[in-house]
Amino acid sequence: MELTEARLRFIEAWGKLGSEWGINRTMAQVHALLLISPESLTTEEIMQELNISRGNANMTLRDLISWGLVDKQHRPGERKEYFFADKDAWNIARQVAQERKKRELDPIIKLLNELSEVEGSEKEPSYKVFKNTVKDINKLAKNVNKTLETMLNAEESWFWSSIFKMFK
Amino acid sequence: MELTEARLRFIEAWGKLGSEWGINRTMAQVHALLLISPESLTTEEIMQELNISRGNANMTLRDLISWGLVDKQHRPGERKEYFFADKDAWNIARQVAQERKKRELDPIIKLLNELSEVEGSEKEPSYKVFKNTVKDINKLAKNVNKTLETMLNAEESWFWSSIFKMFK
DNA sequence: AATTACTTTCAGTAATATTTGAAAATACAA
DNA sequence: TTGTATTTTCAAATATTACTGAAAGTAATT
Repeated sequence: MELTEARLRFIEAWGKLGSEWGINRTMAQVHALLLISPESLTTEEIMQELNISRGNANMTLRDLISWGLVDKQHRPGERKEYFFADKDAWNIARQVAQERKKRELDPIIKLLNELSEVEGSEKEPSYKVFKNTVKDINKLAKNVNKTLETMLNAEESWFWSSIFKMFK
Repeated sequence: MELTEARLRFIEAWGKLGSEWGINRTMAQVHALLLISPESLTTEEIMQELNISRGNANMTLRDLISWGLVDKQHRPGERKEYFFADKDAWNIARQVAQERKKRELDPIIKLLNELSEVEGSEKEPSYKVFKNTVKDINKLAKNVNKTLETMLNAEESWFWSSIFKMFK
């Protein structure tokens, strides 16, 4: 396959994957483009490459920065901003995990804790089922949480070698 | 908190969580409702409880069944179908992981393998960066894949106790 | 203080995803 | 085979989300 085609396919696939996981397609595509660009790019270049508007490019880049996936650069003597992405897959995974944990897992655990305190009688089946289900999900969520926390602090090599040892 | 309120909050939160992860809100809500219902429910009851149309309820239930999260029951002498969900959080997690792996991870790994074969010269920076990025993501994807496969076969207790040992 | 080079915002529009509801299909019972 | 209960389908309606483009904002330069 040619590089040009491969790049397009990569961008498309990354965009699709993003949208399947609740990340908007364009945002994932901009990220993909930066991931495979040797040099940092201007808003202008991103707009052209992906056929998106200035407003969209701007907002998307801002989002990517808030996710910690993209940074901007100033070049001396130039006024415009250049954007680039960390290309290390492990860092990307960690960053995404960290943000999603903060935005989604933490709030859900908080709620589950509250819901565990629900009042009612052990005689009511709907009470018993509710309590059990919530307790069980809560336990799982806390396990996931702990695992993520470890992963966030871990070095890639250490993390995967432990995984391998355990699953060999 | 009262049971009635707690149930509503749980359904709402589960729906929101689903939609943040690319699962449609109604589908997650129907699942939530079944998770906290001691008895299996009819389409009719689900429609009422969640204020959704017959068509929507029907399609959503079908989807949940295809995800392996819900099953139907026949009751002797009755014509209509009753739906219920497996309430074991570990099974749910496994089931979701399994489906997403099949639908999303497997295809992406296939593509990454193809993209690794891209032709070009080591002198071109854009070729080098592309190859490296793809290779790196591919490695990560394969690690995730292997971990998931193990998890899919694992018993909950075994899985988490290994995790604990390793992360203690 | 005016010009230039950019970035940001956001109301309006477009695109996508979800839901409805009624008709068609199915399946059981008499 | 006809009637009745139930499920399924899907075109159209609605809701949600994403995108555009032009105007307003910012900040460096002359």
